[in-house]
Parts: sequence; C-alpha cells; structure tokens
Amino acid sequence: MQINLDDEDVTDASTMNYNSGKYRTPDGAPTDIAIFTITSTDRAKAKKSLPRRELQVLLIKRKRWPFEGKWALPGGFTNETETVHECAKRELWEETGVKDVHMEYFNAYSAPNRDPRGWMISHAFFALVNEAELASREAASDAAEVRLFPVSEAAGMELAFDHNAILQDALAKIREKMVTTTIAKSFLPAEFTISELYQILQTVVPDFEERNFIRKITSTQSRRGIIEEVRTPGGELALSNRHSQRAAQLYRFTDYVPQLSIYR
Amino acid sequence: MQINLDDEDVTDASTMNYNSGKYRTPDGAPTDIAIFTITSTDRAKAKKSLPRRELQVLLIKRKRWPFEGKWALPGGFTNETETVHECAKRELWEETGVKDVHMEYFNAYSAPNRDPRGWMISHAFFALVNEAELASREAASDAAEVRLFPVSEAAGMELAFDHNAILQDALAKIREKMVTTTIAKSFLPAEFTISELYQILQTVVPDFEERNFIRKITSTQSRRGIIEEVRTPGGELALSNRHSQRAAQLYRFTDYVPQLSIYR
DNA sequence: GGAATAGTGTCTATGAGACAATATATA
DNA sequence: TATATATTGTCTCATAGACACTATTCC
Repeated sequence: MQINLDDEDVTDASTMNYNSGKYRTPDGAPTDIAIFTITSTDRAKAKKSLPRRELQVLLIKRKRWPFEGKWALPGGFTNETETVHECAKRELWEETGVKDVHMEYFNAYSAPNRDPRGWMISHAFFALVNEAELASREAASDAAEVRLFPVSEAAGMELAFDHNAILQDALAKIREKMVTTTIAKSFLPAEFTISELYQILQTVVPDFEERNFIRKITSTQSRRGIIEEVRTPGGELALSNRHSQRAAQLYRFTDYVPQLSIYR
Repeated sequence: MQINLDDEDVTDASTMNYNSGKYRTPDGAPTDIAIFTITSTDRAKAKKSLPRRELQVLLIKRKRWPFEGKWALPGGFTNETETVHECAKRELWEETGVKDVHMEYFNAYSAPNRDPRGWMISHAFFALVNEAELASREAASDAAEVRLFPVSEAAGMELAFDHNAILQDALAKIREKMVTTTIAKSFLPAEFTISELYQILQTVVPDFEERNFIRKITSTQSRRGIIEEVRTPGGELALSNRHSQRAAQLYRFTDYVPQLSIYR
C-alpha cells in the first residue's frame, strides 16, 4: 500500500524523497540498555568493615557483523506488537534474568549512519539492578560473552556503534538522578544503614560529599522524611552490625517523594 | 538487501516475524512537538498593573486522513539524513518561524496501532517560545488552521492520535523543570522583575506559592545565585516600571546551574 | 487619596556546617 | 586494647516562614 505520509502540504522537492515520492522508512527500531549494578567485595584485612564497592555496567561481546568481537550494550529489536519500553523490559529479562527493576528511557540516538545495517533509531534505557539479583545469573552465563565491567574501564573501551556516547549519557543521567531521587534504593537491601547509603551514593557520584550526612538525612523527619527508622516487631529500634563493630540503626525508604526546587 | 538483524541467536519462532524471516520495520519516524508559550493580556482597568498571563500550546488542524479535521500537535516525519532532534528543530521552524529556543526531547510513543497509517514510533519534544518571538508569525498564519489554545482548554479537547497523552506528559515535564531549572527564562525578557518571574512560575505551575519569594531568591547571593541585579552602564541599579507604579529592580539569570539534591 | 506593586522589619525556630568527643563491639 | 564504624555535643551563622509594615508612583 502506498500511503501519503505528508502532513504539511509540502510542495517543494527538497523534502520529498528521491525514491520517487515513496518515503524511506527506518530499517528497525532497536533498543539499547545500560544495565548498572554495584558490586561489593569484602576487604581482606578487616572482617567487620565496609566492603569495597564499584559501579559496573553489563556489556555483551558481539558475535557477528557489524562490530563483530566488539563489546556493546545489550539490546535488540522492537517488535511491531510491543512498545519500546516493553522491548527493553524483555531484553533485560533475556539478558540478565531479572525483571521489575528500576528502568528508565532516557534518549533516542538517531544520527544517520550510526548503524551500518541501515537507518536505525535506537531507544536507550538504563536499568539499575541489585547485585544480589544478578548473582544467580552470573554463574549461568558465559563470562566470555557477557560480562560486568567497572564503568571506569568501560568508559575507556572502544564499544560498538555509538555505545560509548550512550554509556556516557546514561552515566550522567543516573548520577543526576542518584542525588535527586530515591533510586539509590535499587542498589540497597530493603533495610540499610546510613553508611551503606552514603557509600552507594559516593560509588555512583564520586563528587558527592557531605560531612554531616547523618545529621542532614535524619534531622526533622517531618521535612526530609525520605527514610525512616526500622523497628523490630517488638517495637525496638532495629540494628545491624554486618559492616561494623558497633551496631548501626537500620533505615528504609519511605514512599515520600520530595519536591525539589531551585526557588525553594 | 536481506540483512540479518538478529542480535541474540534467537532460535525459537516466537520472536521471528510471520513474514517468513523478514523483519517488519517501522513505517516512519515521526516527531511531535508541544510548543508552549505564555500570552500576556493587559488588564482593562488599571494600566500599570501585572498583565493576565496564560500558558498556551500550539495546535494544528489536520487537513487529511487520519483524524482529518481534528486538532493535533505539530510535527512531521524524520528524514533518513537527519536526527530526530534536527527534525524537531526543522518542524518548529516551519511551524512557527522561530529557532534557537529551548527544546527538549522527553519521550517516545510506541504503542502498536497508535497511528492508523502503520507502525510509527513517535519522538516527542517540548519547546518553550517567548510570546514576543511568536507574535510576527501569528499574524502571517491562517488562524483557522494553526492556533494557540490555553492548555486548560487543550487538555479537555479530543486530539488526534495519542496527542492527549503526549500533551499531558509534556505538561508534567515542563512543570517539573520549571521549578528545578532556569527554563523560566524562555518566557521572560532578558531583564525582568521578581514579580514577573513569580508570575511566570505560577502560570505554569499553579501550585507554586512562596510567600517570601523575594527574600528567598535574593538572599545570600553566594548560595542561590541563579539571578543577579542589573545595573546601568553608569553602575546604578536598573529599574523597571512597566508593570508597576513603584519601579522595581531588574534582574537577569546568571549562568549558574544549581545542583539539586534530596540529600542536601 | 486610593490603587497597585515593591520592598523592609522583626521575631522564632530550625538547619547548615564544622569538628571534637564519646560509644560500642570485635578481632 | 587497638580498631573500625556509629553517634552525639557544641557552637555559630544563615535561612525558613510568617506577617505586619513602609515606600513609591500613577490615576
């Protein structure tokens, strides 16, 4: 069927297609997903101490043309019967075996010739996955083909397509969102200590530094009530000493969504 | 040319296309743009008083199938030789005769069957245009085909395609950004008074209310220095009385980008 | 003088920011 | 007992938030 896609009464030839009036259409609708996680490795020296944490991104080694052998962000082609969001969700599941994680669409990449296979406008997402959820899958998959890379390392690699730019944009986005929303919860257990939260924030946003972090986040619950103390069934304050000698108060995120404003 | 788009070694038929192995591809890459402006109408009674302001969105009456006769967001099809961002910029120029305004990509709309013409993944932008820039074009265009609507009115209309949803999303987005970034500058002259800024904020975000607005925004310049006082070439404070009996201090936005954080 | 907007005074409570000091449990 | 993390004390200054009050100029 020949459809007239012309919405604007175009009469000059400049915007008409060279293909004798038939419009050129995209050759696919791919999605690319920057899947981030934070790994924890216990420090050798002291047992009861904070683990070393590192922000990692999942990459896949391409098995065929184009960019065969190069590492790339996972992704795939959207079907006609699904939205790009559904596609990304599906790809995440196929790649990592996880679902129901925080995933967000953040940009479209549409530079001509960004894909040697044809005209491809890619829809880019980022996903934040808890290390614990990823653990089971890790063992199952072939480490030579699918691997976590520290973002510092991945940023210096030569990735397939324009995935370097996509990764950079994804990083900038999660760094911004890490301090303006409560997405840090994706990298934490449901109940966590202030130190753990602080460490997670610093792992993603190295510049983040707040001397009196504990005072700020716990002061005047009524105002900045994004987290609350956890209590035992008996009603006492729940503590944890998994990473410390002295036990620390456990907190959990509330449903409160703070409204930010530069005009206060 | 038959290309293998399969990135994931798919072997089950479920993800293969019914069209005997040939992938179905999108039928176009449209962009839709929610173009906002704020109109000012002087109040009849008092001359020197704040004008009535209203947030407006530009709509176009469709001239052909599908949704012929319905109002829709302006937009058009992306060419193979441009990015979707360039396409949106071009469409904005064609539609309003303005360029170099604040325009942002905010989402992709990809529900199957959202467009009766075929499989169309639409890329949605919002643009913020100063009333002054739009004025010249207004006279030139056919008001019956291209019109500004108050957003309150447009939100209640039945628009073409899924444009109601797109408009809602665009509104939510600019309301959020209006108080977290300095995009209010798009609706203001380079030099403005505190009252004008406050009025613009309230026009876009009706809930926005700050009793001591002037104190907050002008206190301790070193911290929240998003605006600065304007001075005359002679070094005196520049004032304006276009909207008031008593002259008011003029301000301009600085380049300072405040860093927001829920963790302070 | 009244209207309409601009801007200041004042008061209290809370938060920001910096550091020192103390607390707790374990290896 | 040394160590590593958790938490509180203390002090100063800035800001939040409320609301009354004064200032300026046009009509």
